[in-house]
Amino acid sequence: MFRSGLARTGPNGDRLAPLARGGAAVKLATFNINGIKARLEALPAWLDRARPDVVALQEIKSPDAAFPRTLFEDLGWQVETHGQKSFNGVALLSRMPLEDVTRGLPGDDSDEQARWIEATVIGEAGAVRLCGLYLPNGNPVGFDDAGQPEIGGKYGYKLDWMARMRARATELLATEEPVVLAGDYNIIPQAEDAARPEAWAKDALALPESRAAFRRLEHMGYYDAFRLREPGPGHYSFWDYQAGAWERGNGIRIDHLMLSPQAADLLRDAGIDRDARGGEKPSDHTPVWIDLAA
DNA sequence: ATGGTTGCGTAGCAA
Repeated sequence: MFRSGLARTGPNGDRLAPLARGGAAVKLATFNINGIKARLEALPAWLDRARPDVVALQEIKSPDAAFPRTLFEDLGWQVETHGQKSFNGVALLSRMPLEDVTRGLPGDDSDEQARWIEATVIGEAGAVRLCGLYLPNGNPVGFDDAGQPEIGGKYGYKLDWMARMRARATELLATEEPVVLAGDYNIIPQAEDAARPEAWAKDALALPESRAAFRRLEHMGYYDAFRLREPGPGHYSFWDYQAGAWERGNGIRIDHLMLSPQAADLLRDAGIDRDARGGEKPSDHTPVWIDLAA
């Protein structure tokens, strides 16, 4: 694949499309910041260090009116929020023009949780439809006498939400434009995406029904960008604040950028910004990023 | 097995 950092082949071994003008790549990232108020130092510091062009944020835990919009606008970012008081909330920060911004995941008008935002990123050599998502956690899960998860409550909401996401992902695939689905999926796709997979066996993040819903996205043609770059184990994007998970290396990979075939053809590189978890007053997640020719 | 921590908002839930 891209191990050398020099090979330019896509998922099917095809040569990739030409680079954007001047050889520049567009860096898109996803970052669950776990509260914008708590990250007013760490987030700008990471933006300055990592220099992404567009960032999908999750868990801003803020209504739109309380988001520190001007702080980021003064730093040169276009700010689009879809917030909610205390919980959830997603946003997009962009140095490139964003157009056709929409808020909320279609399919259930009664759903008041702020977990989905879309925009078209206007690049020099083309546009990308970017979806920023915060997929429901789904815990706690109840189990019946046969040991099967009870599909109701929070876990039912997670699976229903994933069915709605699949419907929207299907619509976007039909456009045949580059699409990036970036966010906190609250899904550990495979055993090698956890340091202690056995500890997650009955958790909503790793149950077979959760993984099957994630695989459906792959089977319809969305590629896990990080896995195109790095197939091996030991790469995580979340370490719990509790029980010294970070110090013990007890992480999981749950933040993902899924690429439509047209977006996968533009992929140059992908990675996890592990260092962000070790700084001063960090989020419990760390950013995941891709470089696209776009 | 249990408890361990952080954020929001100022109690107790969510993760």
